[in-house]
Amino acid sequence: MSASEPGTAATRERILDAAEALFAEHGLAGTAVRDIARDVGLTAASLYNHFAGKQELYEAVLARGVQPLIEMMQRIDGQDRTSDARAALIEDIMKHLGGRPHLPRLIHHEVISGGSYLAKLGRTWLRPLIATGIAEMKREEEPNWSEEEFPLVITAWLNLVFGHFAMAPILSVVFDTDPLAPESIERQTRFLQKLARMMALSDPGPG
Amino acid sequence: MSASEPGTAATRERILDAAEALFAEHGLAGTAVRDIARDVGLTAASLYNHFAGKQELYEAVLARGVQPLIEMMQRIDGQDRTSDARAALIEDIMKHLGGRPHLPRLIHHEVISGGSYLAKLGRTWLRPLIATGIAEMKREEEPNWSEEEFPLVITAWLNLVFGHFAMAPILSVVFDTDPLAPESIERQTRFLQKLARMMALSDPGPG
DNA sequence: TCACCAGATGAACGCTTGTTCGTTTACCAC
DNA sequence: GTGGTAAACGAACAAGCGTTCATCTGGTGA
Repeated sequence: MSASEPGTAATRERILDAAEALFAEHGLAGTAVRDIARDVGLTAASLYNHFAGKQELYEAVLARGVQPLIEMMQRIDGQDRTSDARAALIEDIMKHLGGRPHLPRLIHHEVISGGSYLAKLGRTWLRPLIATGIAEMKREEEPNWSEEEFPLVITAWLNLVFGHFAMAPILSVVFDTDPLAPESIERQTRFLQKLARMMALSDPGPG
Repeated sequence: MSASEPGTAATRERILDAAEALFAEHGLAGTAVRDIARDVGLTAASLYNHFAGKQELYEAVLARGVQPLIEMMQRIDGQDRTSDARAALIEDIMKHLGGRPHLPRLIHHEVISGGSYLAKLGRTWLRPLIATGIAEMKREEEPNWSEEEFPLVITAWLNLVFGHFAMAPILSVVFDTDPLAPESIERQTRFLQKLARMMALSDPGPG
């Protein structure tokens, strides 16, 4: 419909959108190609004009979702060091995931299931992401953490950020509020920023 | 085989074991009843002598896995307050999950997918678990956290502990070590205990 | 020895799955 | 108009799914 889009590219994107939502909720095995097609307003057969198969569609969804996170994390590399660069990074990532709440659940599904795409996901996405984080820690002074602990710290942050979104379905059952609502995300962002200050500056105490 | 077991009860337990492993890896939809049966050394039809159906088997697996966690968390309630009670709790939970590494992935699958059992899981398991954690924080002095932040702190701990096991498949790709190996679990345990000291005692700094 | 019964079995069921195929439609260059 | 091409379609396929059922088996108590 849009004159700027070739039409077929727009359809492809709409397929990716619907597939992302369904794959995130039900996983690869739990999602039927027919259901994706119905959400787009197509027939299952039509999807095969845009993707070679279910597996290829799944990997395309993952690749599209993960790409911005890689770029976002790499952007911190050559950046000028301001005192609250980390707070800004946390806010950026939380804002981005807030706009694409399916993404963390999608990645969690793939990670937990150990799918065929997992090795590539580890190499192209998580490894550089963690490497960037560790490099960032090395650049700054870290009074509380030894260098062997850096990977544990970065991994912990990964779990904290992604966990908020991945756990959202059950957390909205336990609490009354929806963790994906803007005010919840903002509250979580401020909480994580406070935690970051603690981990960077505090006195770990005896022991 | 064992004289102490009625035989049928032992078979039931073996079915639960095999189902737990497969459900944790592939989720509910991704696991075939025939595959569970094959791992036990039975035919699919035989499973129906022990469980009414796939859904009932799945819920039985979840209930059996979650029960020890509830009891473990409740044990802290009436306990005498020693200074390092929290460190001991962290160690207990990490040790328990280390012995049952399927459990976190199993729960993650159910949580992410928002399955039919999720509401019950939230009510019977997560809600009391979080309530116990919040009550524990209220009992002690928390110089760094306001009472509205208590739920965020407890949820963060949930993500830190469970995330370590749930993310294990991809972390073993990124790093060389296996996160489920005893030494990795012990390292993570010490890291979390250190983090707990920080969060309980440190100076959050300005801002 | 016999009847009994829980539990294992192979065969079959109805249904859904991913995918393919031949055809039709809609659009664009000439 | 006419030809060509990309994309949507209904129908169909084989394979796999959860589940049922009649039958067989092996052990237990009378």
